[in-house]
Amino acid sequence: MASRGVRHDSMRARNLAVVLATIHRSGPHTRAALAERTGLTKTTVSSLVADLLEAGAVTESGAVRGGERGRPGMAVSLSGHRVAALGLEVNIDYLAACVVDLTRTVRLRRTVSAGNRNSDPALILAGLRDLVKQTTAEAEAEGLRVIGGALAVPGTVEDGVLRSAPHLGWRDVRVADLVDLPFAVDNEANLAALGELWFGSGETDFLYVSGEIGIGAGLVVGGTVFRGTFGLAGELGHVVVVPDGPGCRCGGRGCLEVYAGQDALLGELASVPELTARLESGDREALETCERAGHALGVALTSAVHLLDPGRIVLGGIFAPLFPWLEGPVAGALGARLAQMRGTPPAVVVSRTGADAAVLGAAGLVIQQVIAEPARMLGL
Amino acid sequence: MASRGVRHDSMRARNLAVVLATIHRSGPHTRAALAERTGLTKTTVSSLVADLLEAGAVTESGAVRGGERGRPGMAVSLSGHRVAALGLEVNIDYLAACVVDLTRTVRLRRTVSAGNRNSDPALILAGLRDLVKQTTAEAEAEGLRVIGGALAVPGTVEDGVLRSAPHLGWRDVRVADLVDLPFAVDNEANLAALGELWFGSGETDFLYVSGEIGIGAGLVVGGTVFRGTFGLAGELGHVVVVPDGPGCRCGGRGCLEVYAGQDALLGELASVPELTARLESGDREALETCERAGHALGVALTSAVHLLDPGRIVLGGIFAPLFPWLEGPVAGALGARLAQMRGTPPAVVVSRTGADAAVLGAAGLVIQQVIAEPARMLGL
DNA sequence: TGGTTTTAGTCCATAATCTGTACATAATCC
DNA sequence: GGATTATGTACAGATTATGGACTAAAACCA
Repeated sequence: MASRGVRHDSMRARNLAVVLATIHRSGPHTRAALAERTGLTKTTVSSLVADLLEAGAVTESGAVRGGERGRPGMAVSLSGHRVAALGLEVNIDYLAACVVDLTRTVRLRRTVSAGNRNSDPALILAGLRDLVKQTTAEAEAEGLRVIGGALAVPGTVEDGVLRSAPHLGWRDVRVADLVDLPFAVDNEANLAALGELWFGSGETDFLYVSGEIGIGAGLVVGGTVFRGTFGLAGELGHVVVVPDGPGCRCGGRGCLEVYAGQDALLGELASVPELTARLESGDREALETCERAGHALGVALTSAVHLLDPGRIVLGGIFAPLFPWLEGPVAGALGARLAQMRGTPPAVVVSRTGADAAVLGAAGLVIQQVIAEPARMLGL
Repeated sequence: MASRGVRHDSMRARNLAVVLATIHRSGPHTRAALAERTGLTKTTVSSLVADLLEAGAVTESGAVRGGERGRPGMAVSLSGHRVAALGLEVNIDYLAACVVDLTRTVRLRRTVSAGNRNSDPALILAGLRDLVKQTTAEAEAEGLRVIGGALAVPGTVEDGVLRSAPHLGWRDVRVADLVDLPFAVDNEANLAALGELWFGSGETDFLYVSGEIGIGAGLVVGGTVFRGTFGLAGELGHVVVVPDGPGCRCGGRGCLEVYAGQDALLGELASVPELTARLESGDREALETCERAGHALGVALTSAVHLLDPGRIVLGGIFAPLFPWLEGPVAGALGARLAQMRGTPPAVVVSRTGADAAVLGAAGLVIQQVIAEPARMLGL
């Protein structure tokens, strides 16, 4: 809400963000080019860049000639050597951490296997805190300053409190003050969507569908995650596919999860690789299960497209390895139901980020904050 | 996108908006109270208020004593006497216009019956232009300056172009330059949602469900309408209720509209009042139809709640008079399917704005712009 | 009644930040 | 080597907010 008045320092904060965002979006620029792009004067840009240089957000990366004549400019680009963000993830069977610098280069990556199903939150969080200490120490040894972190959890989050993570068996766990860094917590699907935004195909408008034990989705519109009123938006797994279908653990009937959740897909199989192996060998039952799941996913996504209006649909998590078998039924269902109202329905594509999407997205969230508010995040 | 740098005038523009929004949200304030609320100094507030007074956005509305002692302050409140907004609506069987002042008082209201089904856009737009001329002339005779307008249409809109309005039989009609005023066009459901926001219960988070021949929905989160990537979000009418149900005019099967659209509800009856009369007299068939429609609506809304996470659900349009018969089945379906995941599902309430929601919301959109950007809209 | 206290609103010198012009710098062109 | 062109900095000027002093108008108190 428009509530507090702004002073001179807000103007400068905004302009720092504008300059940094321009470099971030469109690559290295000379000060002169930045002045042109932003509409600010060369004088102002010089002064802003000086601040960003000092804060370690950008570096001068060599001379460039714009036209054929004239003095060459000095390119200013994002610095990968000073500022970094910490991404974290708690999931059913592992803890993960990563450190990413401002250039979106993954500098460090750690995973610890752990049986977190129905575990004691305090214990797991202690393990996570150790992982953080270890990871930040390593990052600092490389000269990086970790200026913030974010944590992805497989459950619903409100104001830094994990409300409910059914598969972990956690309820109302306060995780925001895990470490003494600026710190955020968010749903695994939302952060995986950010992962796709920052480390994926470069699109800024899509619905990321995260197939795990549950099915979540994160909507990105114009590079921003849509969270709904209470941060609970995107629960694709419980969209109704068949109103009087089989009961779901959520208390409803015929939810998507019943048809396309990991348990439904695997049946008696132990793992996704086992399923893909069967699919590759042409196993009839496996193919039919996938066909059925794909069709249900297509029906649920039809509702999602009508309600959310996504730019495209990105299938991630366990749907990524199964994409070759899901693509047909999903696109088929969407095409049949959307063609007349939308011309071409949204494209259905596979995620490039793989299983890392959520941790990477957590780090991406922090980087996004730095780009959006460099003055606050870097203490300028 | 953060793209253009900001100068001193942006700072002032922002502070004008902050002051105006504070008065708008929380009623009349003295300059001193505004300074306290906004964090600006009394000096700055005085200067900003002087500009807003001159532009006709606010008036001094009498002395007020804050505490018990001290000089009484002069209350500054929104002015209803100078600036006004024009709301317009094209619908199947009428054209409507209204003029609303900054205090949200409806100053003028005109409706013209017309058979617009499968009509010639140029003809209808000419009629609308006449209505605009007449209405603005009347408003100006009352001393009001109409500073902008917006038009609600029963169809999809992209960048000021009406892409498709199936019930009017219109496709790709350019309406943004209907008159020489700052002018916006938007979907009927989105603007009806704004109508509920500005002239309804005062809630800032809800999903407005607009029952008409088609069924649309407008999601408001934190006082802002969510439009999706292409402005097509909220198409509740084609959310899938039964995947292999009866065919819908959209090409899909088992869409909500098939079960709860106006045609499905009325059957062979001629009008909604006729239906309510039958319902009141306990007509078995009518009651069953309503029960069925309510249940389908509840199923579709379950999916909508999971995906959009609305604060509450407001039933409007033809669902408003039918609310007594719909409430039970809708709330029942939502309760059964959402209780376990959400504790209490969103409340289902009836709209107070009635059939006027969309025109009023169109005017509300303009007022929203004035509050958000007084400098631009009022030429400060 | 008149002085004191308290709160509202204005005046004016000061500070922060951006703009615009002038200028130093560094390259190519001829 | 001088002309031309483009980059980046320096400095005066413009805009807008701040902060303390000041005026205004009320209640409180003796």
